[in-house]
Amino acid sequence: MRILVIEDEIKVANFIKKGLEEEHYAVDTALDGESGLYMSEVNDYDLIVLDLMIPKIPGLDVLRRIRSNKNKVPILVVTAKHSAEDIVKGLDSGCDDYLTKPFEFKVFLARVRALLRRERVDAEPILKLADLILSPVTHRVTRGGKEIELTSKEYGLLEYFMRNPNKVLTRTMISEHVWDYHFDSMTNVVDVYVNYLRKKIDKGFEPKLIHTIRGVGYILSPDRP
Amino acid sequence: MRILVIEDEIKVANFIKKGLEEEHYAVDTALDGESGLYMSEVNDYDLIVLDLMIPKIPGLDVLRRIRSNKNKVPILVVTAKHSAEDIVKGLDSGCDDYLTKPFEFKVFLARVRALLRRERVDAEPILKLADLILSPVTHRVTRGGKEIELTSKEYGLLEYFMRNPNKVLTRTMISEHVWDYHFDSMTNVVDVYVNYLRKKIDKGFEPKLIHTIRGVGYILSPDRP
DNA sequence: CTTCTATAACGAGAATTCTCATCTGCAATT
DNA sequence: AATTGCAGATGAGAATTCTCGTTATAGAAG
Repeated sequence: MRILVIEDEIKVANFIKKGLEEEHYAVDTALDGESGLYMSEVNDYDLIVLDLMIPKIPGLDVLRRIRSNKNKVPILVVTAKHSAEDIVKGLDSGCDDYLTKPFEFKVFLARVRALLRRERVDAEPILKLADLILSPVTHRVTRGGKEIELTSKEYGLLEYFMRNPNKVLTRTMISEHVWDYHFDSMTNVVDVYVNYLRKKIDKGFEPKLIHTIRGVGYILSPDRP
Repeated sequence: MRILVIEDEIKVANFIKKGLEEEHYAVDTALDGESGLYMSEVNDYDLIVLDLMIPKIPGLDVLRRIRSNKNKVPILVVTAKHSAEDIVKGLDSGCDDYLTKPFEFKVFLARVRALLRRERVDAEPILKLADLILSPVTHRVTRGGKEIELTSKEYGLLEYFMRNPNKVLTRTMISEHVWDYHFDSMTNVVDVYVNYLRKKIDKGFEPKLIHTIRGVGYILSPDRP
């Protein structure tokens, strides 16, 4: 597995390189955006680790230009910036995961492994419906610009809805996707979670997005009577 | 998708056939073990639904004989028998899932879909280590013949251990397999669950099976100082 | 052998997930 | 329009999962 690390702080770059090499990855480093971009073009990497704060070409531009080359290599963004704005821009520009510095090396390694293993998600990294926005990478959700906190099951349910908008989803379909297959449909957990979700994403907002189709299931749609 | 239903009660057989056909499966029915076995040999099914209480050749024998033909078709056993013994025998004989009658049709359908989708598990359906036995299909665990109740995370952790016996597993390996990849290893959940598991499968039993490898992780092994 | 330090075990309580019983309201029928 | 039966909504509480702070212990160093 070949990995490119684009990072200007030499200490950090070497630390990452050394750590990855101990795990038997072949690692190249680039100390600025220009050389990083160049290396990404001439070599075929399995993963690129990209710092956003780098000289010559800013990280986000490197990201965009790698993607505009139709290069689908997984990119793990590493950034000291905590602001949601930068992260969202990163996601919009096509990074696959991100980590804010400082990070524990084992957390970093876990993400690297995950990205190398993960089947490429060619879909756009942001899902939108009306003013509801969901980012599958960060599991972050906003409606009308307001951040909405969801638990992990609630998130899973919403993501499934967002991936199938304007389509009626039966309880069976939902339970098979959001829960696992041994799921026992005797209970009404799905209803309960739809209820939880409604309280968080529809209550206090217009239009309502989750609608009940009596006798069939539920639908996520902005234009419904 | 072609499905064979081996079931002697004509009413039940027709009910299942009709229901599956509504879902666009092609369904054949056999009313006894002999014809069922014969049909399984001459045709190539994607799934077999097998009642255990059938005339001519008992269900369990049909199951064993299908398997002894090296036929790996998924088999969903349907049985009125509630006794653990029959179910365990069924699993030992190579069925992939089972349902006890009476069942809700939608539950049945969910299982059918799951089996048709599932990648074939060629491994033996029972995992053993010393007197600890785990059945991945039913998620049932016993030690020294005594049934042990595990929650789903505890079960997941134990299954991972049982699939990798006598091998040191790091916390990272565990968290990536038992939890999902966005898992944040800042916390000690893994330790906590190992602790829960020890209380259930080691406390009051000898030898101890879960051992700590200081600085590395944990190992499941019957012979350790 | 004793002390020290890093690592693991554990307890307690918070948050999430799930179950179940009851309530509400739609829509079919009279 | 009123009745009724049933699907869905909801509240309450149980079970599970997770977090975090404290205590215990192994192994290294003195």
